[in-house]
Amino acid sequence: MGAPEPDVVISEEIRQRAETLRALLNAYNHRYYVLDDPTVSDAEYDVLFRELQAIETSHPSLLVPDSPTQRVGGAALKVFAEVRHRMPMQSLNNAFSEAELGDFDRRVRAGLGVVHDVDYVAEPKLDGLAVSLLYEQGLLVRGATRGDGTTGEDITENLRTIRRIPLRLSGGPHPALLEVRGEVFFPLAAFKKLNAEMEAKGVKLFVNPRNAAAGALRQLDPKITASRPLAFYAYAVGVSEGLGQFKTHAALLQQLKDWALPVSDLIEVVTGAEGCWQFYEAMQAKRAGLPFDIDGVVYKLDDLAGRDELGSVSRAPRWAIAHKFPAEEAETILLDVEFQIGRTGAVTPVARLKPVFVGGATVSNATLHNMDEVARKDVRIGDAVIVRRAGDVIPEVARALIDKRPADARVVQLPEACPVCGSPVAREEGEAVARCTGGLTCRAQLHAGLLHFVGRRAMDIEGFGEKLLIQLIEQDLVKSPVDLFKLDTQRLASLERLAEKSAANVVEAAEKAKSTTLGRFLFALGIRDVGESTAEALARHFGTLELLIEAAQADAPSAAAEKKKDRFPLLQAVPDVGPEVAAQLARWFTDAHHLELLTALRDVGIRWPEVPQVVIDGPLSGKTFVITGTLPESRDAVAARIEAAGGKVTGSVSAKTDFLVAGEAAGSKLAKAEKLGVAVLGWDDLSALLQSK
DNA sequence: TTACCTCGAGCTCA
DNA sequence: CTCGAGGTAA
Repeated sequence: MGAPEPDVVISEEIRQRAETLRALLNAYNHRYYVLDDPTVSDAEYDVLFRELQAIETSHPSLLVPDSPTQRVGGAALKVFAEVRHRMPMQSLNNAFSEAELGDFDRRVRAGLGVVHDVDYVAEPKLDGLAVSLLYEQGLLVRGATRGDGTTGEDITENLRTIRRIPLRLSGGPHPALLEVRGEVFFPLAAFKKLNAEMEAKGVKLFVNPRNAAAGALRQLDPKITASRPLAFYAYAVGVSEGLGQFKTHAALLQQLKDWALPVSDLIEVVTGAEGCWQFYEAMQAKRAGLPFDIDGVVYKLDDLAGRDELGSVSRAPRWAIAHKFPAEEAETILLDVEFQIGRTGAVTPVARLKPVFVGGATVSNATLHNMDEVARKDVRIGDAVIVRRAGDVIPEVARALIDKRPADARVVQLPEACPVCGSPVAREEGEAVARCTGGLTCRAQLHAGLLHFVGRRAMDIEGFGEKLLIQLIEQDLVKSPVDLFKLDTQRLASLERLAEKSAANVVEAAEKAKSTTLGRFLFALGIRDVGESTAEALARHFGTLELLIEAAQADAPSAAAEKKKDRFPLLQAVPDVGPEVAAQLARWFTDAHHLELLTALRDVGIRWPEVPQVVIDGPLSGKTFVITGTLPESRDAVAARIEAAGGKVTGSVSAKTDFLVAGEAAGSKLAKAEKLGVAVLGWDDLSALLQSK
């Protein structure tokens, strides 16, 4: 034991004062940032703030994490930690028209089996970033980005700097655990002010509030985030423990409000599709006058029991929908159409546009997908065209303004020869895509193929970026993926922007990547229709490359004769492999060039654990599992965990099933399991079982 | 598809 | 300081 704690010398008076100051400042904060109705002047606030700061500095033991002084940002981080969402943060399906809104409402009522109108909570859809806030016993303990819905980033320190986010919930009592979900956004006035300051300083401006908010949250140094006046609105609850029962979403939101969480006061309960539509129109009218950007509205079934009944479909709930405002449009000129050659040789027409600012970004490129699309829209080079960009992502050439068509507008023609390698371009009967027949001799295909090969989900070789690969191909240093492993430091160092250090790094990365897994390797090959999960399934099923090749070749000869469905029996035995994928595999593995490539890659030292570890005495050995419903991880990931522990995963529940793993919104499988008396496991039960030895 | 942040490394100029 | 690469978000 060391010296006596300094605490003992702090008088009760000081302790009291600190507590009073915290309570006062928190209350003022709430008035100011949440209710937008300040009760004291900035100067008065400042005086109290400094007093508290002074007390905390001289008596560090009085410093608590929810003190208002703790919003200024602590030490900078090195990286953001990963965070697993206990309950996935789903995305929403979109509706773009009154008809789609009607369809949604009909589906909801059909699902609930009611004919009368149901109530929805209608809310503006803020154009910001979705985040998750975790409160334990009312104290903010963690904040995270949505990420891919399953895994996000821990941005607690950055979120703590947002004044509207309470560090401690007010009122009480509080649930043991409460995950609040909402949107972080940049209020327009603050955004304009920030950009004015940036302009004065002569630094780059942010193009829109959303990006400014995203940028602020991505800062490793929370002090920078603290200097950006971000805002937040809560709109949902994720996981919770001890929250109590709520009948409606509206009641839940009211509770959040009572705990001092900011909830938009534009949110309304509306009735039926008609009520939704009115809300939509009203919001559209208000949109321009709002102090923040919105890109639509969201309707959620108000009745929480009804939500459970409806459940989810492929990572989006059936009980909610986002009704997007029409995509913003702008007129520009189609300068040219270039043809891009993809990894599989697909020839894709790409519109080169006169840059135009639309939907919060400058658009200069847009895919035209394929020639059918070009023909359907009848766009010609030189045309004035309408470009559309919905808040979400991909810009689109909507149509040509035929009235304005210049006399010299050129019809877009599919090139007969590949613009890069000159090989013939072929378009198969009934197919929308045309393909360059050059294979790996085509530099464009090689480039795209290599980029895929070195990708993080494939061979994961760091350092081979787009530009470096172009150089390597141009200089004939790399003609196939094999060559990536044969590069030497000296030769590399002679390239542009690549001196000794980088060259050595790249060589080392290639060396390290030689040790991989069969699944990654198969994915890296870029066989058509074989994505990450199919590659993994093939690896699991066959265990070795040799067995896969054997199966593919054995399946191939009979391909022409029988009915499609009966072809490729060995390949189709793999889960998720149907006739189409099997045909691609059979074709790929009978091509002599491909077999040579495989040999060469193995010769250069690429290896993986040959036989997948068949777990004989794992905790789940001999047990059969079926998975249903929405779990915190993808079905494949859960299956892999079970198999890694020796268990077997099958598709449907029978008397032979030992356990049913049931997630959110489990349906008929759950009913069947209950009928057959099969044990049902929740996610936590399964986790516990996996941990056990 | 675009915009943003971060990092390491290379280049440039004092 | 600038570039390329890698990552994230919508």
